[in-house]
Amino acid sequence: MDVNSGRELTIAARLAGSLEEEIVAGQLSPGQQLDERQIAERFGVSRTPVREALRQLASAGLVEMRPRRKAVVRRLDKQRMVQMFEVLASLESLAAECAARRMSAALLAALAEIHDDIGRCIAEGRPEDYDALNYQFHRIIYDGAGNGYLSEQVDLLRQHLSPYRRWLLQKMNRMRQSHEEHGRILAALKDGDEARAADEMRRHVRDDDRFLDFLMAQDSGDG
Amino acid sequence: MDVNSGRELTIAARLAGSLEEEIVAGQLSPGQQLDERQIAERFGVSRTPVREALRQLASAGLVEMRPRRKAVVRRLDKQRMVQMFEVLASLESLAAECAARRMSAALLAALAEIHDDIGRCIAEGRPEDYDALNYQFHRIIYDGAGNGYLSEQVDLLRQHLSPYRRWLLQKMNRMRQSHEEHGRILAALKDGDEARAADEMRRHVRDDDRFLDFLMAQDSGDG
DNA sequence: GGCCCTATCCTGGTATACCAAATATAGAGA
DNA sequence: TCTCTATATTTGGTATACCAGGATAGGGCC
Repeated sequence: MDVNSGRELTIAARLAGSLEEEIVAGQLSPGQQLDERQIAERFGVSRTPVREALRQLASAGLVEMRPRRKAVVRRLDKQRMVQMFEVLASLESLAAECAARRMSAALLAALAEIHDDIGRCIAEGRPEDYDALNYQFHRIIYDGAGNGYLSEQVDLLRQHLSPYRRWLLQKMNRMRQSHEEHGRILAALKDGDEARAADEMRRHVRDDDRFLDFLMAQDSGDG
Repeated sequence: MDVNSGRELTIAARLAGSLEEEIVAGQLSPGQQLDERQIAERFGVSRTPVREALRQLASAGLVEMRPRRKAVVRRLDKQRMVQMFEVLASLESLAAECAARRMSAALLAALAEIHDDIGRCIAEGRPEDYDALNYQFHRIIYDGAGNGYLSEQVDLLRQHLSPYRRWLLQKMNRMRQSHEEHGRILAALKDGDEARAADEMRRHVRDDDRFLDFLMAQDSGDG
């Protein structure tokens, strides 16, 4: 899940990760202008990887770049997060719908196995494994959807959301409920019921959405 | 719609456009490796803008870049196109659903006006205006959805699909049918019927999808 | 004769220098 | 004093040179 875990090779990628963290953490406030030379100096590198990193962040939607203008940090308000979750829900729902139609028996079995693993993980109190398993569960559904493009996009979106998700899941330990929802999705997939699979998945992802709404109400006035 | 029309400023952006065209046109075959120096020489520029362009194309999903590896042209088979349309349909459907819930009366009126414009455009036989108007119709719905992220993503996706769309719409002149479908979407939005709006929109976009299926059957064996 | 190891080349990643556009600033004119 | 303009400075875009990692080919070993 961690994009920049250890096996980093290029400075640009590492920079992108660092800057993303800073933006998400709010150390770089929205609207702030990012000077390439300044960043380069701060990290002790040249401007070249900084540019690549900024380009990457721009494609991730974290900064905005216009020709001949400084890159500016985008408004990372929680509303935008909710919007991203809304899109994620739609895409995951599509994946579930497609998977219900096209998923192979082997993949379905693998999915059931992951589902059981998650159950064990919860029962044995190993919440640190949850994230990875949860990702695998969804990942298998993307694969089963037989739509490579969708898989990529949803992967990308999840990647962009991952910092928030971790924060979110840490805060409200909803693993049990999530597991139940997984169970319902799995059942729908087994039945090959496209509509129900899509609906359950949408609901499942949107639950996180509702948490965000809750959090927004909690400490609003960020964005 | 034309991303690179006239007001080009940076070489990198122009390069990205040219390379995208070549890839779409098949002059750069899928799987082909793109040597940065060679491309730079071919276009008479340095490697720097080539790198930026390649990065751009990578984020557009047209090429694949791995560290220390040459960028390779992605398999741009028609199946992938279908997959992109599938995702587009899902996103547009979400937009319509949100729009039915949140769209302002003013935007709805604007939408109706565009719809009429398209009707006139068809009646008076000005198919060259169709693309722009059609885009506006959908664009207003994105705006009405009140989800900036969704709007950006769907915009991006449409941009990536635009070459195919033009080719597609030129080939099979389905403007009339499309206009009727627009009418149904508009009606659903006016009624504030989320589910129907989403469904009509999904169907509408997926119609293009079906054309692609047809085309694929016609001259398969590309990807 | 085939497989593995190594050396060389090739290519992408990075650093630095230069150029041009955009903005800030200061001065002159109204 | 305000505004318009011209200039200076800032800063992103581009070019070039250098470095390091991966690929391939050749030779040595089994």
